[in-house]
Amino acid sequence: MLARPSTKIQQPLIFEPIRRRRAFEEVCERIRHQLSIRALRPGDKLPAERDLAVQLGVSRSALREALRSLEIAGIVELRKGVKGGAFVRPGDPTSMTRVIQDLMHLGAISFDDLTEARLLIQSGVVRLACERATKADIEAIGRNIDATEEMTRLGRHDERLRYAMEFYRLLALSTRNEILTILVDALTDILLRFLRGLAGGAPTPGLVESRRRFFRHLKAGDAEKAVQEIESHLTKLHKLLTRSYARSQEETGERRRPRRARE
Amino acid sequence: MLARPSTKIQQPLIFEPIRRRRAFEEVCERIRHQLSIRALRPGDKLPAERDLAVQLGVSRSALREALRSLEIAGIVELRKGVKGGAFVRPGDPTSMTRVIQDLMHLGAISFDDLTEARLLIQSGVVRLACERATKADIEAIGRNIDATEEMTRLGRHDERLRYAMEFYRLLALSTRNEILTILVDALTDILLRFLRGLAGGAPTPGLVESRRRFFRHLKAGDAEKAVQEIESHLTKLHKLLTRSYARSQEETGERRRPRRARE
DNA sequence: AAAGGGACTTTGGTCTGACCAATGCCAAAA
DNA sequence: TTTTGGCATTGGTCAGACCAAAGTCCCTTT
Repeated sequence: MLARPSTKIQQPLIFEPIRRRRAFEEVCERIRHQLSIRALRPGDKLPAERDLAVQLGVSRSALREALRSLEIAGIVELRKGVKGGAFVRPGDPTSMTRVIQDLMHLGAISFDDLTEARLLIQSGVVRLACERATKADIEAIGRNIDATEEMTRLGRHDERLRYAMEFYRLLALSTRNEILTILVDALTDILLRFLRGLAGGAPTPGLVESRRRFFRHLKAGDAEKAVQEIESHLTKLHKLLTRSYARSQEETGERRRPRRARE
Repeated sequence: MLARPSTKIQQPLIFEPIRRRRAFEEVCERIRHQLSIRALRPGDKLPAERDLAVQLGVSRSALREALRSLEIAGIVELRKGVKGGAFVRPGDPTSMTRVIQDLMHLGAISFDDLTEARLLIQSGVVRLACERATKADIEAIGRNIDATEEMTRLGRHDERLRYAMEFYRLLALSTRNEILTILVDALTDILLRFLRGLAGGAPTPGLVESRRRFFRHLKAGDAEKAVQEIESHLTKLHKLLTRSYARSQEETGERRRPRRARE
């Protein structure tokens, strides 16, 4: 219309770009805020969907998308029926596992990265565990090693694997650090899936012997030797896994990506 | 009392309990499966909601709840308009941050746990960084320290804080390990929020001096001394934060929970 | 011819209203 | 007293409609 080309001139940024937040995002944030100020706590029950939708002034479907998001995030749990509803959960460690697993599927993190991070964290966990493990912790670990040996002897591979993984969890629990436990669990869980996916789950040779050596160091409180034993075992295991993983990826036409330097 | 407790007798489990999976769960799993077998890759576009709903034989709302879940998980990104749709993302590190943050809000992990885990991981990162940092990495870290000093001098606290946090990210990047980078980012991000929430963001005394010492060790490739310097600094910082955090929690009526032993 | 603007199409976002399915409660029936 | 079936509650799903953003295309204006 007008001859002035004013519309093309870059105006100084006086006005913030209005980003219309979606309704469900608003709802999620509202509920998360209630959590952060402790107005909502684990075990609490949110109003019924139909009521809450009215309270918040959104449709039930928008509210449902918000609740679904919170459910996936591990924040609430939805139960059907009378006495049902949306309950705040006490914290869901599996969401950590899911995040890491998704990142792997998307190719954002490599298998090497995963095993390296696991080695790093597990080493730190062992150091802490050597400091903090109680008598009960140590006994539990001892029993776990016995069970691993027994299952190895019996050739019950799946149960053997479960005990071998439980071992790392017991170590993590000894640190009395929840987030380390969750991280170790997540990383271990992902590796467990790979191990299960491999042919027969070839038992790592020398596992029980390594565990016994480790156990002696742990009981003696010798963190450095214990760490060394674990690192040596994990390095061996991860090398084994990397080879199998590379093979399985070749089948799906994926090439291994070398660690690339920053440009 | 019990004349014929026939119905109370535990019947042998002939029939598996039928657990009807919800429609959106089925959809999520279907899409995640496509990802895991690399049939879907980052950048790919899913069919339009209305089409996909028909293809999968579910209603649009059920499909939307699935897409919403995947969006929250950082797997897909939804864009409006023609040329819009659901696009597979290359991997979203922020979901890690969200998970940890949520776990903290739910009280599943304590502030102590977080700082301890951060210390542990950061130490490992420094070790790796000392091995792997390229000249460019080291230069970037040097520039970062200079900038931190400059901002401290100018009293621009918020920017100073940002540089101080970027420091850890640069270290993590030097490891060439994506998941470590993501973890460090997440933990640092959460701490950053706390720092911002604290009064004025009192600058940690001696920060730049510590950084300079660290930088010398890094350049010299002396991992042990570098780790020691970082650990010493982080320990000091975390003690400061813990005190402030305890104060802020008292205001909301939360009591600190001591590390409890296993019963 | 070039530029600008408006109509149209596609696609996600939201709303409404309905019905299904699981769950727990309670009263009626055995 | 115990069992059973109805009923209310609440999440899960469905169908259909309209809104809002984002490109595309074409016509009008310059």
